[in-house]
Order: sequence, then C-alpha cells, then structure tokens
Amino acid sequence: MPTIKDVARRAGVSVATVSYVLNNTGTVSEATRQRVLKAVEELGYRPSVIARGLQARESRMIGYSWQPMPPDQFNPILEKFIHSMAEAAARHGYHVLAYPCRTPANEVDVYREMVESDRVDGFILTNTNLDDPRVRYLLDVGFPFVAFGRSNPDWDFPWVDVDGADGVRQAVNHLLELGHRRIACLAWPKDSLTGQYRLQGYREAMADAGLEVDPAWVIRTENYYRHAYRATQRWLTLPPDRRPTAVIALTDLMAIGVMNAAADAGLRIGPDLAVVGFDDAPITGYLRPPLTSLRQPIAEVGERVVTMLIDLVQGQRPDPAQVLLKPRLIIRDSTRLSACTQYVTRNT
Amino acid sequence: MPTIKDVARRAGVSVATVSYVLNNTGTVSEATRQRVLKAVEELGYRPSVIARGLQARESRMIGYSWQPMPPDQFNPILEKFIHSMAEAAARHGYHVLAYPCRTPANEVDVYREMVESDRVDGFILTNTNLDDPRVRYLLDVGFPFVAFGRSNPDWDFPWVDVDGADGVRQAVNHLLELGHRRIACLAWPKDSLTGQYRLQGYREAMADAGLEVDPAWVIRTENYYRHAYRATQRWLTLPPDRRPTAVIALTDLMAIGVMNAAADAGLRIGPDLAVVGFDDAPITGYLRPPLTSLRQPIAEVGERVVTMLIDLVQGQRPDPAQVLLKPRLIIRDSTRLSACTQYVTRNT
DNA sequence: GGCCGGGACTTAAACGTTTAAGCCCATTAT
DNA sequence: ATAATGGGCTTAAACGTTTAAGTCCCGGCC
Repeated sequence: MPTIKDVARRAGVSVATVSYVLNNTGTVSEATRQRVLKAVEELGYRPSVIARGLQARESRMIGYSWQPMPPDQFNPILEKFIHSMAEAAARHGYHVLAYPCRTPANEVDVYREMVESDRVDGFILTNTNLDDPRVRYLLDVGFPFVAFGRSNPDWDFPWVDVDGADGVRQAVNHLLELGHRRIACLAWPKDSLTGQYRLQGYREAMADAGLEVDPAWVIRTENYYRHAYRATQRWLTLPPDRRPTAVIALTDLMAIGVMNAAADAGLRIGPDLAVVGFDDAPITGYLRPPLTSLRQPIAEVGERVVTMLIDLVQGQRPDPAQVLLKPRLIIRDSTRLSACTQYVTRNT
Repeated sequence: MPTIKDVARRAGVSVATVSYVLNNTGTVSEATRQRVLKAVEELGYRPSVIARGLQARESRMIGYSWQPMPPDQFNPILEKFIHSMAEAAARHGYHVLAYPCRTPANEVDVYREMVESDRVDGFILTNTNLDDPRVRYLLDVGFPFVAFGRSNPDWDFPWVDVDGADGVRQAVNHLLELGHRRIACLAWPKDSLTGQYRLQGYREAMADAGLEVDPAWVIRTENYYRHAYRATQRWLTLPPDRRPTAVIALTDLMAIGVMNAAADAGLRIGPDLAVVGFDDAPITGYLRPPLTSLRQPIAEVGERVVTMLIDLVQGQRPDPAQVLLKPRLIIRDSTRLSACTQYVTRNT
C-alpha cells in the first residue's frame, strides 16, 4: 500500500503539500496540484483512515449494539435499521461497528470499554428503557450518543422515537370506524416504557370515544407467542357482552398468537375478531388472513439517529434534539368485517 | 483520556516500560511492574486501539456487508449470523464493521475502498455465487477473507458452507418414509449456486430411491411469495397421477406461498400436500400448520468464519480451510399425515 | 532600492503506541 | 583484576497522517 510519502516522492513535493492538496487546504499552485493528483492516481494511493484517526483523535466509527432475540422470537426491524444507519453513516464517511450485548449485567462495561479505547466516536442505542443505565453512563461521561427510544423524561439527551401512542390511537380509531366497541389490548409488562406509551394511546383513544375500558381487556405479558395465545383464550371465556371483538397486540408475534388462538376456538379473524399487530414484519402480508399492523418508519429513524449523532460528534447540538415520528397503519384482512375467504381450524 | 505518557509519568518510568508491562513483553522487575499497574488502575488508562493499529498496521476490524432484502422478503438468519460473528470476534479482540452493499454494480468498489483505506483486516462474505466478483477481487489482491458459501470450485479460498444437498436429501428421505412418491421441488433460477446444490440433493435422493423425477415437478423461481403461489397452482392442475403429494421449497417464504396456495385450493397441508421449507425462520413454528423446515447451524457458521478469518489475518492458513456443515430437519405438522387439526380456507 | 505582503512551498512536531537498540550496573566466569 | 553476561531500564525511531510555523522568492509600494 502506497503512503503519502510515496506520493510526495513521485510528485516531487513534500508530504505536507500532498496533504494540502488532498484536503483542499493550504495554498497550492494549480501545476503542483495536478502533479500530486496524477501521482495519487498512478499509485492508487488512498489515505489510511487509521493514521488520520490518530491525528484527529477520532475513529469515524459509530457503535451500535443490540440484544439478540430469543430463538423463538424475531426482530423484524433489525436488518432495515442497521442498513439505513450504515447508509447514512457512509454518506458522511462514517462506519457502523456492530457488537453484541451479551448479558444485560455487564452491558455498561461493554460501552465503557469502547469509549475508553477510542474505538468509536459515538453510539446509537436502541431499546432504551426508563432510567436506562447506558443512557445514564453516557450522559455522565459526556460521550456522544443518540437513542432510538425515550428514557427518563428528566434527562436531556437526543433521541428519535416512533410515537407508539399515536400508532395505537390510529388502530383504535380504525376499529371504532368498523363498529367495534369492545377493544382489547395485549400489552407489555409495566416496566417497559415503550409498552407504557402504546398502552396510553389505547386508553386515550378509548376515552376520546367515550368508551369505558373493561379491566379484563388489558392483559400484560412478555413478548411471547404462547402468552398471547393464552391471553386470548382468557378473553374468549368472558361472557358475550364483555368479550372483545377486536384486539390490538403490541407485536406481530403476539398478534399471531391471538389469531391462532381465536382460529382454534372457531372464530373467523376479521368478522368475529379483528386483530391488529405492531411492526409490520415482512411476514404479516402472507399470514392467513393477512395481518393489519403498524409500520414504523425504520429507515427514517436509522437515517436520523445517525445524522444527529454525526452532528453531535462534530460539536454541534442536533436540531431538533428530540424527534417523534408517526407510524402508519397498514390495513389488511385481519380487520375486515367481510373478507371473502376465511381461514379457520377444521378438525379432521 | 489518559495516555501511556501519563501512566509513565505517574509510575516514574519511561513509556517503553509501561508498554512492556501491558504487553507482557520485555524484562521488567516485579516492583516496577506493580507500580505501573497501579498507575494504570488509578488513571483508568486504556490503550488507544487506533494508535496500536497504526503501529501494527492493522485495524482489528472485520468487514461484513450484505445486500438488503426487498421489503416483502425477509432474512431469517442475518441477526443470528451477525451476532455470532461479533461474539466470536470480540473473544479475539476484533470487531465487526457492518456496511451496506448498495447496488451490486459497484459492489467490488466498496470492498476496494475498505481494503485500500486500511479500514478492515479482512472480510466475511455471504451469498457468494459462482465466479463471484468479490471473491475474485480479494483473491487477486491477496486480501484475507472467508466466505459463507462456495463459489468457483477451481478457486482455492477458505469457506464455510451449509450442505444444502444433504439437507434436501434429508427432507426427501423424510417424505419417502411417510410414503410420498411424487415429490416436487420449488427451486431457484439456474444461476444460483446454492440453488444448484440443493436441487442436486433432491435429484440424488430421488434417484437413490429409484424414483424418476417428472420434469413438471421441478419449478425454478426467484425467491418471492407470489411465484411460489403460482407454481403451486400449476402443480395442482396436473392430472392426479402426476400431481405432487409433497413439495420441498428452498425457502420458508416460498413454502408459505405453497401452503397458502394449496389451502386456497381446498387441500389440507400435511395429509393432502406435505410441505418442507428451508431456513427454519422463527415464524415457522407459528404458522398453521407449523412448517417442517431445514435449520442451518448459523451460529456455528458465524463462529467458524470469524475464527478462520482471524487465523488468516494472523498469517496462518486456517485448517481445515473448507468446512461443510449439515443442516437439521425440524419436523412439524406440515409433513404429518394425520394432524389432529387442520387449517383450511373457508368461503364465507 | 529597500521594505512589506503574500503566494507557494518545506520543515518538523504531534497524535499514542510498539520495539529495536543502547546504556548502566551487578553478577559471574576466566 | 578484567572481561563477558544479562537483567532492567531508557532512548529514539517508526507507523501515516495533519498542520502550525518557517522559508523563500517575487511583485508592488513608498
């Protein structure tokens, strides 16, 4: 690999001049400028990002870590998210360093190590929660980061989030328009901030419609298929006048659990029980029936967190520092009252 | 951030001594050694990986790029793959640099840029194909890489692959044991090397069983749901004595297309038409019926490609340089002759 | 004609490490 | 007693850049 010295020698100038030409700084005559560029071209020279990094005390790397899903769950947004981040980063000469986050126990240690060894210039966090220790640590040491997701409202830090409350409100309103009144919500445990926001959207939309929420309609579970399945079975044992006619699940995976439980109980998804998911995983369109779901603008989130972070790294506070994007309700047959075909359980 | 100079000053020694202590090289007395370690501890010093990289002419970074899926397809293995690579890399002090591969057109350019700017010490390739230009380029410039997937058999380079032929053979044998004789294969276009291997496994297993393959049983399509759906419709129009009773699809996505088309035609999946997928996506277990599928040992592939690459980067040819791992057939209801419940289309 | 300004370049320090080479001194061998 | 050995440390070069400071020379101004 040729270095800047080789270029300088071949062009008959000093390395400084070469550097000035390459960075468009300093004052260089057009003649030498051309000679230098010619030498660069002939040698196929490219500056070493490591040497540059040492000099500038920056790595032009963005760290991103996530927690792996359990084998029976799926992460429908990871691929698109990483991809949009990497694209946006590349446009500014940055790259994404992806690293796993083993156990949550030593989570902060992993961040600390990256910070102290100068591996990255900043971080993207996802899956933040209330009083997130990673956010706290990075705020304390003053290291640049942007979060996909909110945390403690009293902490001032840059984030981008998808307005889950708005999304669920859209879903409720859609179901209301279809005539549903007994709408259930399959929510997450109380310690999930994202779950809180989404559930809040549900309660607000119901209240706005003047509907009282039967406590039995809200069930909180971890994000597992089998929990959703069982929760649905519980709903179906309610007396007919309290039994939900529609369910909003906070995950496509849970929505699938709802659909399967209902189908197994002989209900037609759509006419007998409307189901809405969240995330619009690629699979949703191929389910029977296709699942109505809330699509998050993941590509835009990835793009924005990265450009905000690069602002931050380069010393300017991103503006705006907090961004709330709206999800979009993708309507499919799982919330149609009269689908022309239905897919139900049949005993053989 | 404290540097090695700060440590040296505080310990009252030269920077060289500090370096010797930290790297366990040179000869240092136990007394100074302790003093240095104490200073390191007190200052919270950690060596800069950038400076180390400049000195050692290495970045301790592994580049990995992949092509984003179209929005209506999904990549069931990406998350697990990146995760296992990053884990294995971290164990050796390496990190994974993830970057998107925009259009295949300038694909090699992206690799070239990373190579020439010293960004990474080596690459992991996936989705390699016959005469893959990336493989060719990296071989030509002599840059370290390991591929997940094979390419031109005449090219000698390190790879790890999953034995698709063996997987499909397992699937065929499983179907044969169930009594199936007319087994179809929903394959990929001819230019896909992975598709070739898998299809070859199908032909071999059928030949071993003494069964002739009706040309109509093999349909090649791109990896899209709708193509699988249409292919299945074509099979179902065959006369009863030529109509397949089982289908092996090279992707879970295509298997879903097969299942839905068959269900829409009034067939019971399992008894009337057995279906096998490939990849064992997390969703497969929740489909109705749950889909029999071939699970690739992705975590092991990720782990092996990385350790092989690190061997290579450190100057030793990995041994073995080519690894072929076997997939495992996960048997579910989509290949059971007498499932107790069945999920079919019903007109309302 | 001398001085000043500034354009065009070079010199050299700096970034934070590693490591070959050198130095000093105590110990051992001759 | 002197030379050789080697342990324990320091010095300094090197990695490939950037950039502040310095040098040189030419043209314009008084």
